[in-house]
Amino acid sequence: MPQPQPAGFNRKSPIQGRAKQTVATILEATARILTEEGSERLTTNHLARRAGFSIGTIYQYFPNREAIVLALVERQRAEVERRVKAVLAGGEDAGPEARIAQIVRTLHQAFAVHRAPQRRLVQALLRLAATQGIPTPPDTVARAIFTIWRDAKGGRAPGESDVFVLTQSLFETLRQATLQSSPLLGTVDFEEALLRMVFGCLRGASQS
Amino acid sequence: MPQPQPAGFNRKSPIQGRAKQTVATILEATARILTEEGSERLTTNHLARRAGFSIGTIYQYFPNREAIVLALVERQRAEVERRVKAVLAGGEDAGPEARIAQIVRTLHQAFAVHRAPQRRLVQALLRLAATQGIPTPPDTVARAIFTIWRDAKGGRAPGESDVFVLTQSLFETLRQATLQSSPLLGTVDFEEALLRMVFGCLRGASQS
Amino acid sequence: MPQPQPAGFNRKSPIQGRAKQTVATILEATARILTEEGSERLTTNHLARRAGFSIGTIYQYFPNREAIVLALVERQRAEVERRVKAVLAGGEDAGPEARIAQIVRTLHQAFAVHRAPQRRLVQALLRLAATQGIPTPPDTVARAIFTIWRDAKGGRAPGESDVFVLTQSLFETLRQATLQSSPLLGTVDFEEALLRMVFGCLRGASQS
Amino acid sequence: MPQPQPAGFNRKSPIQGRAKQTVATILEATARILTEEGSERLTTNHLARRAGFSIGTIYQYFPNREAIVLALVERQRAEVERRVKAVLAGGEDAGPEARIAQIVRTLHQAFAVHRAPQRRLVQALLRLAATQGIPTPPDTVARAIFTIWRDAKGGRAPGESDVFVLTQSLFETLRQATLQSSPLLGTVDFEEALLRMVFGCLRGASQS
DNA sequence: CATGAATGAGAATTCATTCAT
DNA sequence: TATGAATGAATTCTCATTCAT
Repeated sequence: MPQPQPAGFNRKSPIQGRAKQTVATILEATARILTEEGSERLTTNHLARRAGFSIGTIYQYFPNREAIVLALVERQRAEVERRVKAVLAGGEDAGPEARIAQIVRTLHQAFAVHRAPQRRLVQALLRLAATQGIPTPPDTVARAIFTIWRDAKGGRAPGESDVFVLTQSLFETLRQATLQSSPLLGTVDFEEALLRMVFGCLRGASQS
Repeated sequence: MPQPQPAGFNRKSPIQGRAKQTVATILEATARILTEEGSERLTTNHLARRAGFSIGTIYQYFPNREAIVLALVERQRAEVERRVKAVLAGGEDAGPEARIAQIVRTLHQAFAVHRAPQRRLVQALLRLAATQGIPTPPDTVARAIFTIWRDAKGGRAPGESDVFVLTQSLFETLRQATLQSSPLLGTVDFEEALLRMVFGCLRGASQS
Repeated sequence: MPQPQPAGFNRKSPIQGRAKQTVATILEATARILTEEGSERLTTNHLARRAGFSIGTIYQYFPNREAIVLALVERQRAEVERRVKAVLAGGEDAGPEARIAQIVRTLHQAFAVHRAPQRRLVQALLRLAATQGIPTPPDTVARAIFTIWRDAKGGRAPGESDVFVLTQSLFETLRQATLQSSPLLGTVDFEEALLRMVFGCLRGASQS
Repeated sequence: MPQPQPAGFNRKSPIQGRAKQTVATILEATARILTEEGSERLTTNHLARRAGFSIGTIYQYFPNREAIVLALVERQRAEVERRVKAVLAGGEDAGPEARIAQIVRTLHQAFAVHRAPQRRLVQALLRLAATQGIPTPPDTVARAIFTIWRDAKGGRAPGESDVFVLTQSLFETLRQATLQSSPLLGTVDFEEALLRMVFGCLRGASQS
């Protein structure tokens, strides 16, 4: 972010860089409020103050309040997606059960955040997501799981309903455990129960 | 307050009767707004107008806005509970699979409301429930299912995690299908997928 | 308050008796609320509930809310007046200083209520009196004091201003001490300081 | 924020200036309402309208309605304090009686406002002060009077009670005279009676 | 680009009082 | 007389958003 520059040279890039930095600062402040003060204190004015900008600046980067929350949710979602993809990519040589177990473990860990602040953030986002028009979890994970299973075990292709049920059962159970701050979250027991449910869906779907 | 009474005497105390009628009218108006106009129009003033009472009357019967929604949710919840109980009570002679299938079907039907207005109401209530401090679905249904299964098949007792996963997978999948107005809702396919998930949980839990 | 009476005889009296009882109950409930819950909870509806009557009944006996408070203030004022009169009547043979000291002591004791509930009531009434159009303390006490002094010591008659200053200095100092829950209230020190002030007014007035 | 500045530079930061101006306008409007319409018309909406701002602006500068009144009371109180301090500072060479008389005269004049509007404002503020948690008059004035007296006449130090009684007798008598719109207020007679009361307190306190 | 003063529709809630029964 | 359901004007305060500087 150099101030004095060769005149007329590449003026855009540093500015874009600053913009990116500003957006990041705003999102960070949003996360901090959600974490430390609760979603009802997430007003645009308060956010501006905590971010160290004026409200006007906030509106320079986001069209409205909702967009800010959406951006934060998206950031979180992308992080989970990234992790799952990493698992899908790696470990091609492991057995199907092991790979599926790994996927479930990854998701579990993404939700089972233990440090209180981070956890409160995830909770707040999940709660806001319910109110606003926030995209549902993608069925890519469920589809990937079905694919791994079929590639190894064969059986018929899963129907729409199978994918839907698996996606929702997996994500929503984790979501609810998080929202309720369930003590089960993070335990081996819980993960195993989840896994049994997943395998139940798989076996059922391919047999019937 | 005995139910069967000498004819011609079957009249509630007029005062209590009026009050009960008023409460019913208020709840009906609430449902109508949620159904026809959306939850963001559910303001106390607007509700009063649509109910045909003054705002003061609303507050004579409910301590605050939230309580009204809560009452409506409770009404709905009680209805589902009633239906599930009926299933649990009857059909003692059918096989375990049949009985469990019946329970799942009942739940499915409770969520798969087809008449648009009623459906919008259920959606609105589910969405409001997420915001407000509304009780999570009871695990009684999941426990009942496990009991039916074990009574017939034996196996180890389900753990906390098993119950939690089954409860959430079942209710949340239905909840999400409803919220998303999924076209799967109400189809045989969907019900079967649900059922496979349930049996997967049961088999997994009793074996491992 | 006899219930069964010779038929057709003096029907008014028992009814008046009941009315008096009702009014008393209402005032008592008012005092209780002021004492136990604070003046901001003194709403007509709440008062009715605590008095065990319906609001309608309250309005049968008082034209409006203000009148209830006024009646209570009046009751309290009458009590103080009664006590001062008793002092003025008795002790004719004591010296003027002693008699005046007795009057001041009586007033002091009337305000220096030590039992918390009673004290809160006096405070609440004083505060309400400030808001509503409630009569100021009568100057009869000040006049009586001046008379006692002149009868013994001679000097010129007190002017309007002298009476006003003495009345206000005396009552308002006590009022403020009560409102502020001053620890001085009730002490010998405080009473002596008050007395010095009173004698200062008297000496000054008769000399100049 | 230096007071004397190079001419032509004596301008507050435009931003602070606007804010200060707005606050002043709001307080002025508050005073105008209290003066012309009475305290029961001092609602936030009405105030906003009369101030020529939107209601939101009012709340940008004051956290709630009470704070507005408080600010006005404070302004008034500061003015009286300023005047009394000026008297205390000046006239060091005059005799103690003369200086005390000057203090009493200053207070008297502060309360004896003759122009009707200003007077109604003082009344309204005094009345509101009784309702809200507004600070009682400071005992600095009474202490100063005692000090002047003792420096000249000697005698024992005044006790807590002496200070309290003098403070309250002085301020509350003036307050009541103002609230009751007493015709005595502003007369020589009244001031003399006040002065006699004050000297009575002084003499009594130092002797006994 | 940044600022932040100003906006104002609209939300929830209160409570003295009335009046049909 | 007594009741208490119903009234509804009025109040305080919030907060997303705009726009002149």
